Amino acid sequence: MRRQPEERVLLEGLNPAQRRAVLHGEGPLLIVAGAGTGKTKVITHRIARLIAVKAARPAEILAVTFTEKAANEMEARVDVLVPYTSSFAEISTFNSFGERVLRDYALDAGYPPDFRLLADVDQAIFFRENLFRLPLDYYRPLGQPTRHIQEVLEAIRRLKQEDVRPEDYVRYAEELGRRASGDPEKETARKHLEIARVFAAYQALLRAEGLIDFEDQVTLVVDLLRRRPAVLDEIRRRYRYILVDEFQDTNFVQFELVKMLAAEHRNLTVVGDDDQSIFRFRGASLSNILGFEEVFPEADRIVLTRNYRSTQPILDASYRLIRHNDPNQLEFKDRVDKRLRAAARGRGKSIHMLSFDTLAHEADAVAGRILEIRAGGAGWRDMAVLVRRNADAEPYLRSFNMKQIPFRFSGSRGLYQQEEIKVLVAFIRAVTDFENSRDLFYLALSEVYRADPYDLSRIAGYADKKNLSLHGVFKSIAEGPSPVDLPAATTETVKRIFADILASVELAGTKNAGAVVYAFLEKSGYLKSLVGEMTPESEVRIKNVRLFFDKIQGFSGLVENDSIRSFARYLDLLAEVGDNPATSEAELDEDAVNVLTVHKAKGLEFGTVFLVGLIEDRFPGRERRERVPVPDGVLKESLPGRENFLQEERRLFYVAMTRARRALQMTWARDYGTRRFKRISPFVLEALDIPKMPEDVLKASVLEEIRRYALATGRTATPAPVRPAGMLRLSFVRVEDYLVCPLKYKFRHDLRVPVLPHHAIVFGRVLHKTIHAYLKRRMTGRAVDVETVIGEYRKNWVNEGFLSREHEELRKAAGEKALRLFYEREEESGRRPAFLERPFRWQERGLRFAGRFDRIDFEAAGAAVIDFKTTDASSQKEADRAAAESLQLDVYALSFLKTEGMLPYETRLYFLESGFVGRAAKGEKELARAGDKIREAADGIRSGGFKARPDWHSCSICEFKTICPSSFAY
DNA sequence: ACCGGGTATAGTTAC
DNA sequence: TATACCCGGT
Repeated sequence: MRRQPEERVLLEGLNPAQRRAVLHGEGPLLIVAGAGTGKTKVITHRIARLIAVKAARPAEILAVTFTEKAANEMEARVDVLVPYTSSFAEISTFNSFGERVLRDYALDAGYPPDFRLLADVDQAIFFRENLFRLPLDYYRPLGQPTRHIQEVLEAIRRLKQEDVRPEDYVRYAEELGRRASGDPEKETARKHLEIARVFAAYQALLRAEGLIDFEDQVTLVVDLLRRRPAVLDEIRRRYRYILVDEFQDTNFVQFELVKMLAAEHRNLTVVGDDDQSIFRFRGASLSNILGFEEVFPEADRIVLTRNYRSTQPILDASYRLIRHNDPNQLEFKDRVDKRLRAAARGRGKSIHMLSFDTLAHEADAVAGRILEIRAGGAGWRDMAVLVRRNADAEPYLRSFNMKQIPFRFSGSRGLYQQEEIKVLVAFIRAVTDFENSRDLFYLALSEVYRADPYDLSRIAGYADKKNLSLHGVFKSIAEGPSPVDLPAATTETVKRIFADILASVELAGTKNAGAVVYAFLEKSGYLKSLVGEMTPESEVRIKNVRLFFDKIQGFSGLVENDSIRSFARYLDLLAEVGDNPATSEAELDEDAVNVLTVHKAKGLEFGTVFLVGLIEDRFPGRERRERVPVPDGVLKESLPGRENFLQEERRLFYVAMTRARRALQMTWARDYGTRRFKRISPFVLEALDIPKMPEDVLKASVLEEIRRYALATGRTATPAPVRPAGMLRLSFVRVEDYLVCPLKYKFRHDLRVPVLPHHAIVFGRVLHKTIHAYLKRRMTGRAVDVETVIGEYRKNWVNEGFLSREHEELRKAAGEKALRLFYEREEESGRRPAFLERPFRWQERGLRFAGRFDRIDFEAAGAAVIDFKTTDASSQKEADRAAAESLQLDVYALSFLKTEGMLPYETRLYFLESGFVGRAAKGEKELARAGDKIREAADGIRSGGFKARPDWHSCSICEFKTICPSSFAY
């Protein structure tokens, strides 16, 4: 018979433990497979053998993996082993398996059979679109309604992964509310109840629209099987053998599913390594593998320890490291010996630890070592640089560039920051919204049209003065005669831009978004110029454009109206929910050094691995607590506590080390350009068993330092400002903008790049206006009743920039409430303002400073300078702190002194919505601070230093982020 | 041991 | 802005 030889063939080349795993018959089996021990080989051979000995027909085998990639690889390898068959084992990911079941039994699950999947970013957009239909309150502040979307979704995701239903959570939160004593507890209970109800409402909305999200692909199946015993029975009988790969990465609800499927025949094989569990942030539940033998007490256990990848010293060091995770390891808990044994003997020293003085030196040294290893005959692709975070890679990439080392960096975001994409986005906005002058401005300045910056800012200035849109002025110029005196070349450029926009608008009448964007690429000549360059860089840029078109295509498939106007709105939503897909990667088969995060490196191996940036604060990284905490009380397992964060980081380090075959180079430096010196990662000390940080570091020679300076390539400086000589005019806003970022100052005050109205600013203006009108009348002694104030407020209302009708109504009502509160207090106080909107102005050494005090009161103790705020403060303490730290109040106090000849005895911030009044006295210290800041801004502006000062936070809230070449954010 | 002020830094990612 | 750390004070 053919059966026997086949089985023998399948066992060839397997070590005894592997062989036992493959030969295991019925019943549960836990295979603990350390790094590089031939895990995939065991699974595939086991599947093939089950088929070969006719223990099961192929279709009766279900193998589950995590990634599409892993599933494909496994399938291919099984196909090699079982070449002749007409039925196939089901090898798929948890999600695609769930999706399949759900499609087959959609009606039983209460969904239409053609339900649609909301993939990642579309889920957030769905939530955003329904923001005002969901019972949100605390998590939807009216000043920034979208602020908490991601965290709320994150909480919902986690709840689903932990098999918590909305009803359970609502019940829990209500109980919590009943038991709460004291305000903090009540507050907590209220927040939980809000999340619970939002969760329920979100789920109901999804169902009503026939939509599911990623988590639903599993949770809905679990629900279905619980509610329909007949369906459960049918599926149970369909799969007689179940195998789960990367078991340590499964989440709670996935294991629930597996348990249900295997409950009767118990032919369940799980393969994993608790020491390589590094995906807790996406729900992985380590207790699944640690507790497997409690759920399946009769399970056999096989431990694979023969390692076919690394040298023994590398394995020993990794082992030394990971033992620090006791007692949360199988090894400790169940006395499993997982010490890995190298199958091959390595030669030479395989672990190096290198300490440097500076980060730049470290990066250069890594590049240098790579060149040496290359010279020794190694291929580029056999080397890898592993980083903890994508952002850490930059210095190394720069060194590679300088030394001309080919590399492949697979970052995972940043498409929208690419120049070529920003141009397209600006074009789409300029075509779909003629009021959007900011993007038209950017488009004109971009490499597509290269309009003269000086002329352009004059045009923008003219538009600003005449209260016209930039588009309107472009139109006048194009149709002639130009209202602004311009050189012929600039006039031509403006004409060209205007003609391109007109053509696109016309095309948009009949064609969809993709067609319009493509026509622009062609007509403007931009595509041609990109293609014409024929450099590796331009190739990547073209690929990025291609990725953007994929985005357009995905959008077209999602909606009925795929016009460019509709796409422009979709783009806004994408930006709002923080979508930022990966940029294009170089070809996979390219011979280049790999630069990647440790997470991405899981499952891969390289001859030489550089583990870089090994400093405290980075590896281990910092723990970030959950923004919306899921309470232990609703969970069916207890989530690991604080110390587990460090353990997961240690496992990550373990994964990183065990990627290396022959050589592992661990590097760090003391000086990362921050104020304080860095310390070496404690993991390095644990792995190498060194008691304390090495004192000696390799120092770069002075000559090298100088050379590096010379070679340093910063961002291209913006062109020198065109500034008429004479008096420099400043205001508080100008000073503040300059100090936040000089380039922002330049955009707003120098180039006068126009911006769109923002609802928070619109709202603030209306409230200010109403209050001033009311106070003005009070000041003159006339009585005003509250309804008159409110009537005025409604009359003043401006509908601009709001997210939706509901948002506008809610904000309007909140403003009304604030006004009533303010009115009441004001009438009660009996005080009358001495001045309202009082302008001030002072000069000093070529500087003219001007502004306006919202309100000044004269009280017994002296003058109080008051500013009204429509942002909110949550407590008296916070309000006082804001007043004390307010640079604006410092500047006002200084200005008051200069113009009135005395110090105000107090400065105040009136937070209108909550009614808190922050108070602060300003003295020498504050005045000096104000003076310094004004001087700093003035000096900077005079010297023409408009170099961007990008930082994470200010970029994310900057109106120019979408057009700024230096922005960190999108 | 706990506090408050000053300071440094800003997450990993697949289905 | 939000957070957590360090450090010095009590």
